[in-house]
Amino acid sequence: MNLVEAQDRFIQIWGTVGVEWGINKTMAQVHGLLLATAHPLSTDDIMEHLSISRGNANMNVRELIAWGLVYRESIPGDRKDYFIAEKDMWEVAQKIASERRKRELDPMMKMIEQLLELSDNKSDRSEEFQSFRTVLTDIHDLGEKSRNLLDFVLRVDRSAFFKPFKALLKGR
Amino acid sequence: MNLVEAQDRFIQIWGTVGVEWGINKTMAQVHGLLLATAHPLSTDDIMEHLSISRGNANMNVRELIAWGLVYRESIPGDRKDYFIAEKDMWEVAQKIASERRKRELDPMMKMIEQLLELSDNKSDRSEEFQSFRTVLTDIHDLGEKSRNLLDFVLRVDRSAFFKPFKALLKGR
DNA sequence: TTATACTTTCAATATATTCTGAAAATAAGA
DNA sequence: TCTTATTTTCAGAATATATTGAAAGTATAA
Repeated sequence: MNLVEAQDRFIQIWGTVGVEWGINKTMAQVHGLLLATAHPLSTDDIMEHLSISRGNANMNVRELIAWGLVYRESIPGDRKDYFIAEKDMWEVAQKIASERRKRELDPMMKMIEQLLELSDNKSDRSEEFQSFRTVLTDIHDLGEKSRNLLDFVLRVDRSAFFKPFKALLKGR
Repeated sequence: MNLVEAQDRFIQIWGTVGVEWGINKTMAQVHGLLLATAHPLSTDDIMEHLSISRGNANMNVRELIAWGLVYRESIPGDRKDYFIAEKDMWEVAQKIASERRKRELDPMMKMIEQLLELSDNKSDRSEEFQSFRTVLTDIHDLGEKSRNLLDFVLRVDRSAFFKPFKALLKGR
C-alpha cells in the first residue's frame, strides 16, 4: 500500500471516528487530511482532495482552528493561506478533552447545580421527590469526579503519559 | 419549584446533554424521564409525557434497554410492559463508558492497527511517509493509554470512586 | 486607487436523521 | 380456538443538518 492509498484510508477512518464522537464527518475528514499530510495545504488542495466546495472547506478549517487543532500558515510570496495540523497527538487529545469539558461538561454541571438549588423543597418529603434528588446529587458528584480525573490527566505531561501506566499514576 | 417542574427541567437538560454527546435527543429525554421517576412507566406514560408517537417511544426505550440503562418490568395482572431506569449513576457511567469503548474506541484501534500493518512500506523513506507513520503510531499509543485508564477507572468500585480523589488513585 | 487574488458569508438546495401512525406480529386471556 | 390487548415494524412525512456556489467582503501589490 503506497502513501496516498494509506492516507486516503486514514481520512476515511478518521471521518467515521469523528461521526461516532458527534463531530461533523467533513470536519473530521479535513482534520484527517491535514494530520496525514506533513506539509501545509491550501483551501484549494483541501477542496480538491475531499471533493467539497469552497464554503464547506473554509467553514470546517476555521472550526478546526477554533478548536486549536489546525494552524493557519502563510508562505512568503504567496497570497493564499495554508493550513497545517497539530501533529503532537498528546496535544491534540488535551485540546479536544479540554474543549469538550468547557463546551459540554461545565454547562451541564452548572444546570444541574441550579436545578439542585431550585428544587430544594424542604416541605416535600415524598419518596418520589427523594429519589429524584438522589439522582441529581449523584449525577453532580459523578461529574465532579470526572472533572477531577480529567484535570489530573491533563496536568500530566506528555512524556509521563507515554510511560508505563503504573508510573503515570504514581508520577502525579 | 415543585417536583413536576423540576423533573421537566431535568428532562430538558438531559436531552441537551445527550445531543452534545452524540445521542438522539428523544432517547436522552426518555432516559431523563425514567431517571427522574422513581416508579416504572408504561409506553403510554412516556408517549404522553414527552408528546411522542408510539413507534418513537418503543424504539428509544428498546435502545436504552440495549445499552443496559433501562429495565423492562411487568406488573402482575397487567398486560402492559413497564420500564424503570438504572438509578445507580456509577453503574450508569460504567455502562455508557464500556458500551462506547466497545462501539467506538475498539473498532478504531483495530482499523488503525490494520492500517499500520498495510502501510509498513520499508522502501519508502520519504519525510512525508515518516510523518504519517508517526501520527498513526501516536494515535495508536494514545488509544492504548486511554483504554488502560478506562480499564483502571472501571475496575474501581463505586465506594472507592466516591471517596476523595487521592484515595481513588492509591486504592487500586 | 484600482485591479486582482483570495476569504468569508449565507440563501437556496441537498442530504441525513428522526418521527409518525397504521398495519403486521405477538402474547394473553376467555 | 378466537378475541383482544399490546408491542414491533417500517414506508412515508417531517425535521434537522450539511453543502453548494455565487455574491460580498477583505487584503495585497502595482
